[in-house]
Amino acid sequence: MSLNHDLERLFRSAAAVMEIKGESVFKAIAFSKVARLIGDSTIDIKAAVEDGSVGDIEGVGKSSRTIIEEFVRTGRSTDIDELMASVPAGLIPLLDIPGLGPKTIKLLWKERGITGQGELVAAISEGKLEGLAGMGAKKIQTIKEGIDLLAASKGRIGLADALPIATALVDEVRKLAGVTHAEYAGSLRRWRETIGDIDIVAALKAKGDSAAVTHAFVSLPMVEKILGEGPTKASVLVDGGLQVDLRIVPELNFGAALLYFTGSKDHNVKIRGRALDKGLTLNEWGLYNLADHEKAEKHTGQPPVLKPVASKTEADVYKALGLRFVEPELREARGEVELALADKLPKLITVDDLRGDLHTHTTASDGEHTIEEMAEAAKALGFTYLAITDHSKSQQLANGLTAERLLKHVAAIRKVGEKIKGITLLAGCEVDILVDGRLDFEEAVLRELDIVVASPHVSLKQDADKATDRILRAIDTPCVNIIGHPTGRLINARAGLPLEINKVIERAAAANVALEINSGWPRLDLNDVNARAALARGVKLSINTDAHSTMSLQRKAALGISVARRAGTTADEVINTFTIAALKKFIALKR
DNA sequence: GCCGTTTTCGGCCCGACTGTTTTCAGTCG
Repeated sequence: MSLNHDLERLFRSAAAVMEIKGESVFKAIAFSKVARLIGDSTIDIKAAVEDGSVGDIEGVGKSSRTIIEEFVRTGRSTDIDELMASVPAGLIPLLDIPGLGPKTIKLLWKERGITGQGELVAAISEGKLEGLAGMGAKKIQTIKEGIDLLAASKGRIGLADALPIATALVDEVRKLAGVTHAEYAGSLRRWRETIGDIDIVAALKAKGDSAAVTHAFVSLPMVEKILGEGPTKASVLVDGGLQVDLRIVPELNFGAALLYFTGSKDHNVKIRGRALDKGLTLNEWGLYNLADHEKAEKHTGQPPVLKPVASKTEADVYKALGLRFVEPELREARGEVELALADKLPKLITVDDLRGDLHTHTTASDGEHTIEEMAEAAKALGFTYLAITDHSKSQQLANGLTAERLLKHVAAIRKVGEKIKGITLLAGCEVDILVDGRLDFEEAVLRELDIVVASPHVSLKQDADKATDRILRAIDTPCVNIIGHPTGRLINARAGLPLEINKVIERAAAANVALEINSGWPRLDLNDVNARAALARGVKLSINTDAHSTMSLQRKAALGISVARRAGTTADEVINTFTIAALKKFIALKR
């Protein structure tokens, strides 16, 4: 999979250079698109090159095909090397500075010989930017602040960290005078695993004072810096560098605005293309007749003076476009618009579809609560079964169980299971997958268990061949039902095993082993792209909390569900939505 | 650079805000 990531980086850098060179923006967009579709998929690029099908990928034309083929063969691309050599490499990172774009970077380079951030900082302090066309004192100050902002910014922050902040802010916005409703939009509403900023859309009642709302918003106590404030739009920083954008629209236009700001950009482009096909135009105000919209009176910050075809709710807009409603999690231009058109969108799984959790811990290893406490908590959630899966002996730091302790623990789980009515307890274990793919226990021990989760915890920096063989061997081991957090990655912290995921998926399909979506933050492992590939091959998923306390069990697997929804998962593809009888049948396939 | 059930050429989504400007370019989402 690292070939895909290498190609993604290659095309992304090439797109950045094109922007700075000032070539047609559409060229840069085309390369960005290739970068995204390769990085966002498990397409086997090597195989596609070998069988000549790489040019069949939508968005890959003649140039991209040549680049990919040469890169796969030789590990480099003469076309891209040439392109990269035409612009100093130090200019590319400057694109990350807020307020500084490709045009200005080119100007700085051509007119002042600036080729990197160090030179830029020096040029500013020496006053060398003065006198440049379009470069006034404020613009220079903006660039200076942008550099500081980038240094202080949090980059992309985690979903789990952003959610409470966004929820609190939306609550505040809803309280402001004239606001009828507000929602967070953007990548957060699509439940991406990391987000760059928080977007909030608010609806204003008729005759409400929009400018007063933006002003009240930028005056909220949690706002640390105001980046911009207009009558309908404001941007601020909160929580030590997290950007929040607020957009205010009339109630009638709320749906169109929410759709627009939820994105993704690529999804929006697709549905706008759909609008144009139908003689309509779609913008953040609504869906309008194209010809009428061109003639209509328009004022900045206000909807065009024209009756929209649809605008009040997202559902209205999709319907008017002849599309089924697309859930936010699917709006990534990964084929959902085509499915919406053909009425073939999957009915996405929800948290309420889960009948149990198959990966939890107790005080027997490193959990905080006893078997009874976990079982009661699960029962209170309405679960009909719960698997207790404490760590195996290799996990010494986590107080992993020896075979002897495990067998006693199994007896204790069965005893509690008999005592507590209304929930079935499964006596299991999260067994370590050792470096070479052997498990921490012999088959005879595994046979004593009701369910086996096998997970990698150590040696997560193996090369792709070793790592893949390791997981394949675990999949083939008798009694193994679920591979827990298959890559071992931690978002923003650890890459995890560089698995050849397609091989893992093929083997899991053949062996009736489920792959886990571990719902614990920051794991979310498998990720959406890998889960999607697994479903395409008929592999079942298991979405678990990996709870180490009753509290983490109570959150259910909400984040894991969001990953599954982004992958297009339906309830019947997840084994812990099964009835206990169906689940036991699935488990028995491996015995 | 990519694409085509009106196209192999001519388009490619659209609007708000800022700053530097007297009507627009750059940036952002």
